[in-house]
Amino acid sequence: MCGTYAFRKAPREVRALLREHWRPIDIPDDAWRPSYKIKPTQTAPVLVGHSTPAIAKQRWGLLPHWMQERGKAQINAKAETVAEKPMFRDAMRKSRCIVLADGFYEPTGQTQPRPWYFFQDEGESLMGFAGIYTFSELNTVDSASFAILTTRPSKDVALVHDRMPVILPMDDWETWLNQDLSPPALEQFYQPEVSPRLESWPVPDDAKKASEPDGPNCIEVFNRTGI
DNA sequence: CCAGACGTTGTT
DNA sequence: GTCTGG
DNA sequence: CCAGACGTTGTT
DNA sequence: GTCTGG
Repeated sequence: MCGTYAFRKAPREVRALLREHWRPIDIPDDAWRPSYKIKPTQTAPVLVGHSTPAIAKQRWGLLPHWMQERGKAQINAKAETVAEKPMFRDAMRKSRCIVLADGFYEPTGQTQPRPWYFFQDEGESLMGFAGIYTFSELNTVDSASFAILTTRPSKDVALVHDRMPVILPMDDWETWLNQDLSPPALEQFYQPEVSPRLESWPVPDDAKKASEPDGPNCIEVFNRTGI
């Protein structure tokens, strides 16, 4: 994935959705600000916790506690190898999270600049990416950082790009967060064939370039103008 | 042993 | 922290 | 594919 | 002759 996703739902709305479709989570109204473009190094809300899930704010770009160079933080981890890689395996075993989103961007083609497409769930429901996280001394305030797992593209995405985030249907969130399960038990989630149907449309050029990520140019993306 | 890597995706 | 390559 | 190894020990 | 690493 191209390193940008969207989470434009407000805490109040998410609280209601979770209560209705998953389980009730305590979320303050000011837990986060909706954003049309969440990019690496930014802080974003994720679901963590086994018996009592909760919202945590974490930095996008995972850094193990033993790695000192912030520049080596990783925003993605390949699902095919995440359980073995030294950088990821501890987090994969014991620190999984669900990255809340409602869509993601993917670049396409070879010609520069590469156009983007936006993908979202057909049902417009809450999207959950499979994530892992670590704590690091380099992160003082929000001490945890996370990475999003990637996998082969589903049919919908394959036309545009060769990788996509691992998307977990809400029914699987509990399983993903269950620390008692080991990585082999989770491989079922990496199959793009079980990914939800996604709809997509081109991102207007000025929305892609918008420096103010929550300004009117980005909002166009969600109104599907500029197609 | 011990130094060096440890990762993925993109080039707005 | 742990593994690999030299 | 093809060059190069083909072996073990070691730290304080 | 056969295996491995690049």
